[in-house]
Amino acid sequence: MTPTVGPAIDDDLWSAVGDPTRRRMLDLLLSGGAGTATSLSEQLPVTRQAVAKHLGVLDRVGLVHATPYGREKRYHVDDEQFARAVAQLSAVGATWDARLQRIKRIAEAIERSQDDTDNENDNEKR
Amino acid sequence: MTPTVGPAIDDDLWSAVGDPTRRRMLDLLLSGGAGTATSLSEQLPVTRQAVAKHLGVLDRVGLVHATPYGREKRYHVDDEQFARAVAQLSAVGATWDARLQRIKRIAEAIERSQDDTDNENDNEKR
DNA sequence: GGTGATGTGCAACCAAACGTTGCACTACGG
DNA sequence: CCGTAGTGCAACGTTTGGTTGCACATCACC
Repeated sequence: MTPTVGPAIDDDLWSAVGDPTRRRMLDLLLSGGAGTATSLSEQLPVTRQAVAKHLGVLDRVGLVHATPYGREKRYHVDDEQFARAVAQLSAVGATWDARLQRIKRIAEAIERSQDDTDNENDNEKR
Repeated sequence: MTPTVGPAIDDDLWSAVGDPTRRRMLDLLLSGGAGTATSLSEQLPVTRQAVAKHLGVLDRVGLVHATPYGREKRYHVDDEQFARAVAQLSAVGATWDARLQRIKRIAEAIERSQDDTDNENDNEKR
């Protein structure tokens, strides 16, 4: 019992992707191909240090990794790990969607069979 | 320009769903149909007050709403808003997935055309 | 109708995370 | 060699997830 969500979601990946700034950073890295803390901070409403911290987080969960390049450090997305994150995203989305569909069907069925909206006999409160 | 992510994601919905506890709460509400702060806290590793706060957050973004029922307050998922959240989830997932595919194709093409890995002429640094 | 149990709400407090400013350090360029 | 552009570290403030403690409302039973 208790099937909860099934696909055993990875909380680290989720929280990494849950932050809006990190989401935008991933977006920039994906469209730009690569970027440094400074180059990313120029396209974001936060300072370079904030970006650097976020890059650290993303690096720790393996979503990006860096290659030193002269005096700068270029980050780029790790395709494999990123694909896994996207997969988990859509997995949860699919699960929830399925659950919604089922609930809607049940609701329709109930609504069709009986139509009493509120009171009359209510002693099922636990 | 700057196509970023396109579907204009709703940061509030995202952060609501980004928290693992809230995600599990939504999951419980979906499978159980409804629940109070106390009933949810019994199935979660956090206290009732934490659950109550999360319910407040979810309520403020419209993902759940409550109906007083005697001395208890039963929360249930708002189907419409929840469907919107799921839609945004899969939208971002789809966008990222598409971008990954394109990058992979480009990478393959580059790898095929030229094979020099690093230096020789590099003055495109901005 | 009291009295205890159950359920909720509010306030104070703690810890972690996001963001800032400031400064030190390294590498490139004249 | 000296200035500049890029990074790293540390201190600090604010928000957020979580806790404990207590006050208040409601049901249940005698």
